[in-house]
Amino acid sequence: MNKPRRTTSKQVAERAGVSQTTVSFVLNNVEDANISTETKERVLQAARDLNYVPDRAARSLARGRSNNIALVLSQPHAQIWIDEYIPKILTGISQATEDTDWRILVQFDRTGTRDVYTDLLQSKEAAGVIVNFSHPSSDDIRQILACTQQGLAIVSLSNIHPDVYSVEVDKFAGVQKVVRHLISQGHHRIACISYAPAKTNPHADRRLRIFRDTLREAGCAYDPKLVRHGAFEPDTGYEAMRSILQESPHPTALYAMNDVMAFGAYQAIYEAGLRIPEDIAVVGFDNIRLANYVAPPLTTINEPDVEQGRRAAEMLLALIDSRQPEEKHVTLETQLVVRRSCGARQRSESPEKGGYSF
Amino acid sequence: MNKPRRTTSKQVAERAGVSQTTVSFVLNNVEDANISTETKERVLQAARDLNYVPDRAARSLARGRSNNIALVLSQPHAQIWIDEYIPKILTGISQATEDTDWRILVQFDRTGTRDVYTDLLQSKEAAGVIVNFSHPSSDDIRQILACTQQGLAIVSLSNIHPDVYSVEVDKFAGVQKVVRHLISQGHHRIACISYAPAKTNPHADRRLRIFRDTLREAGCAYDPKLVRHGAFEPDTGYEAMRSILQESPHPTALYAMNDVMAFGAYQAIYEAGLRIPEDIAVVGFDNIRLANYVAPPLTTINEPDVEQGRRAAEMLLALIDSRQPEEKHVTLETQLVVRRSCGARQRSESPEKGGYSF
DNA sequence: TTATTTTACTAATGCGCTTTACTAATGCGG
DNA sequence: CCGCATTAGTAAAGCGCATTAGTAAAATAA
Repeated sequence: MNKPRRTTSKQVAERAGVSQTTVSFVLNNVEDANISTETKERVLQAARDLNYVPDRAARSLARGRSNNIALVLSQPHAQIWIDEYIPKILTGISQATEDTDWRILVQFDRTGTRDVYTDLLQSKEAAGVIVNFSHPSSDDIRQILACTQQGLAIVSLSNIHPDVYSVEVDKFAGVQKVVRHLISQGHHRIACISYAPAKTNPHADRRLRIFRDTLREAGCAYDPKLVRHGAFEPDTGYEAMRSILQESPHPTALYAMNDVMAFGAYQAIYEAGLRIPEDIAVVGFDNIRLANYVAPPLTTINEPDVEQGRRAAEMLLALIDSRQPEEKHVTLETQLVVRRSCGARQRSESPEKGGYSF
Repeated sequence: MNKPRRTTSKQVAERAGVSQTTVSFVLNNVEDANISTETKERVLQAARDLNYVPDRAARSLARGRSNNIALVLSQPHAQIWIDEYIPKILTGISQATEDTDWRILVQFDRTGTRDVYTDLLQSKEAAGVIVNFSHPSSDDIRQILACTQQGLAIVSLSNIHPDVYSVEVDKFAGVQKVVRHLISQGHHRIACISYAPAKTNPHADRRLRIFRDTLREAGCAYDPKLVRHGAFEPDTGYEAMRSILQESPHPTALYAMNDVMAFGAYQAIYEAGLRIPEDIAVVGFDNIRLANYVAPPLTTINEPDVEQGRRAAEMLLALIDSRQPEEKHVTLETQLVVRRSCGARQRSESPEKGGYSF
C-alpha cells in the first residue's frame, strides 16, 4: 500500500501563500469572508495546479452531515426488475440532484428486521432518506415517525402517515379511471386480476375495493367469481386468466392490475381462441414500455414515476435544508392511455405520441 | 435546528467504564487487542443501551477510506429503463455486499466531460468504482488507467483495456450462437436489426461483423440488403422490420439485436400478414422477462447480468483490499434460450423452467 | 487628529473516530 | 524472588476539513 498522499487543503494554502482557512472560504464561496478577488484567483489556481479534490469524509465530519441522500428499497430484488419503477425513480432523484454535489446511496433493505434508514441517518451516511414501503408495519411507521420527530429527513414514496412527508402517485384514482372507461365502452361483466391476495396485501385489497365500488356506483354488479389474484409475474397473469375463462358466461373485459400480468393474460386469451378486444377487452396498469408493442397495444394507466422521484428528492433536500416544503403530501395523478386492447377509439389523456410519458 | 447530540463512542466508553480506545477495539473486533470477555460484553451492552451508531464520516476520515463503492452509469437515462440490465447489476452488487457494511453509491455521469469516477475516488467518497462504458473514448481509457496506476480500485463491466480489470459478458459469442442456431434450422436468408449504425457504434459494428462472419463460415451469403439498424426502442424495431419486408424474396429469419426491438418487429411481421415462426423465424437478444410472454414466446440469448454485477463487486472488494483478483478479466458466457419464435423444437441450454435465469 | 468601522485575512479548535505507542498488572520459568 | 513475556488495557495524536473568534491594516467618521 503505497500511500499516494492526496493533496490537502493545507498544501493548496501553502502554494497560494494563504491560510488554510482562506482556502476553505474561497472553495466554499463563503459570502461574508471578504476575500479579495486576487486572493480568490490565486487560491483557485493553486487548487487547479495541485488537482485538489476535497476529502468528503473530512468535510462531512466537520460540517456534521454528509452530502448523500439514500434510496431505501424494501421490496425483493426480483420485483425491482419487473417494471421500470425503480430505475425511473432513480432517474428522477438524479435529476433533482443534477449539478449539485449530492450523491445517491442505494440501499436494499433485505433483512426486514433492522431499520436500515435509521442506521443510515444516525451514522450520518445519508443526510436524508427516501423510503419505499409497499405496506409498512405499524412498527415501521413508528420507527419512521421517531426519526422524523428527531428532525431527520425522510420522505416516503407513499402516503403512510399524516406526519410522514410523502410524494405519491394516486393509483387508486387510476383504478377508477380504468373501470369507468370500460363501463363507458359498454362493458358490465369485468374480470379483474389482482397482484396479491386481498387478505395479505392491504394495497391490493384497497384497489380491489375501489374496483368493486366503482362498478357499483355505475350500477354494475360486482361478481367475485370474476376476480383472481396473480403475483406480479406474467405467468401468474396467464394462470389467472385461464381460470377466469372457466367461468361462463365469459367476462367481456379484463382489468389486470399490472401490464406484465396483462401480457400473461393475452396468452391465455389467445389460447382459448378468443380475440382482443372483440371478445375480451383488456386494460393493464403501469404503462411499461412494451405495452405499446404487444398485439394489440395495451390500454393502460401511466404513472409519472420520474416526476415522483424528482419531487421526492426535491422535498427531501428542502427538509435537509430545514426549509418547510410547501405541502406535506404531494399527490401526482395518473393518466389513462387508450390503445387498441380496450376496443375504444384511440384517444389518450396524455398529449405525447404513443402516450408514453414520464 | 435543535442538535439532538448523537451518541458518541466517548459516551459509550464512559458508560462502560472503559476508554474510548477500548470501545473502538471491541466494536471493530480487533484481534490482538486482548480485551477480556467481560469488558467486551460491558461495552456492547453500553452501546446497545445508548443505541450507539458509529459516525461513518469520522470513521472514514480516521481510516483514510470510505466504505462505499460506486456504480457509475454513463449511458443516458432512458436507456437505463429499457432492459433490466442496470437493476440486475445493482442486485448483483448488492448480493456481493450483503452482510458487509459496504454501501452502494449510484452516480449518473451526465456531463461526459468531467471524470466523475476520479472525483469519486479522489474525494474518497468511494473506495472503488464500477464503470459501465458502452464505448469509451481513448481519453476515458487514459483517465481510468491513470487511476488504476495510482492504486485506485476500478472494475469495468466491459473489457476496455488489458490493464483495466473487468468482468464482462461475452455477447459476441452470443451472436454466433444465434446465427448458428438459425442456420442449423435450415435458414440461410437471415435478416438483422442492429441497435445503432455501425459507423457510430463500435459495439454494434463488431456484432454485425460477427453476424456476417458467422454466416460466411457456415457457407451462407451475407446480404447487406437484409440489414437495418434501429435504436434500442421497440418502434425502431417495427420500422426496421417494415423496411426489411420490402425486400424480396423475404428473409426466412430475423435476428434482432435486442428483445425489445424484436417485439417491434413482431408487430411489423403480423401487419404484413406473416406468421412467426412459419414464415419468419425470430431470435432476440437479452432474454428480458417478457420474452417468454409474447406470442409466440421469443427465442433469445440470456445474459448473466446479476452474476456479472456480483462478480464485478467481488473483484472490486478484492482490489480495495489489496488482494490480487484471480483473473484480471472475467468473461461470462451467455446461453441460447430456445422458445417458439425460432421454430425449433424447444430445447434450452439453460436448465431452468422457461429458460429465465440470472 | 483620533475613534470607529470595515476589509481581508489567520490561528486555533473541534468534528468522532482509529491507531500507535505506551503502561500497569499479572503470569511464569528458572 | 527476579526477569521477562503476556495480558488488558489507556493516553494521545491525527485524519482533513469547517468554523469561530480574533487581529492587523486600511478606510471612514467625528
